[in-house]
Amino acid sequence: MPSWPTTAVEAIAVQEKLRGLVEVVDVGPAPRYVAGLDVAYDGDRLAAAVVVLDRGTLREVDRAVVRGETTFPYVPGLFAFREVPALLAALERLTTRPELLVCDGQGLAHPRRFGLACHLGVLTGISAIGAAKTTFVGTHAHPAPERGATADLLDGDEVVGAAVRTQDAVKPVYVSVGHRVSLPTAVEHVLHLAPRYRLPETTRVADRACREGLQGG
DNA sequence: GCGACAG
DNA sequence: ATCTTGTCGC
Repeated sequence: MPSWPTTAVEAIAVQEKLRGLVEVVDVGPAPRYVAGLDVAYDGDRLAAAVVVLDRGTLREVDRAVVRGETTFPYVPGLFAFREVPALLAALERLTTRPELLVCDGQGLAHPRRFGLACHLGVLTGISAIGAAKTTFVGTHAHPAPERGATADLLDGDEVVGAAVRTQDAVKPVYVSVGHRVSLPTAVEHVLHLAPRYRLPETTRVADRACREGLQGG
């Protein structure tokens, strides 16, 4: 974590500097190992978890949970600075190297087009996508009620992501490009990873893992 | 100026 | 994120 920003001004400067490194096209073959990342909090204590699932079976093959303390407050637009340090530490402790990071938050659907998924992708060089429960920037038409339906997430006239219906009649999940993946591919991944519930299995398993890590460990 | 604002 | 039980519905 060399020269990690401390202030909002510094953090924004980092985003402006790294945003140009984001790659919005598909790179590499279809991933086999996909990771889910999430962080849970209890005051200033936190637990970050990265779980790795086999994309074919959706079975967990590896996981790493690290505990620590917050070093940056939650500021809309600077969310990554709060979670990235702990998530990178967890990623380093994995035995299996994931080929896709499914992040709990936005990728390009961010005010400066550099959300958590872009940040983690650029720093690790691993393909990444954002799968958020709510929008941050952008508006969209209502996708059809059937699973698989999508609607462009538009910020002005720019498509920054997609509202994806992962199950019939459930609220959409907001998908956006993080790094080295195209938007259509990102949407395919999320649909594949959510065969039964609204959220991708990667997110569900990671959410449980970090909550457990907050208590036990 | 005022409200909204990923997790 | 987190505070928080039961309850309505498929």
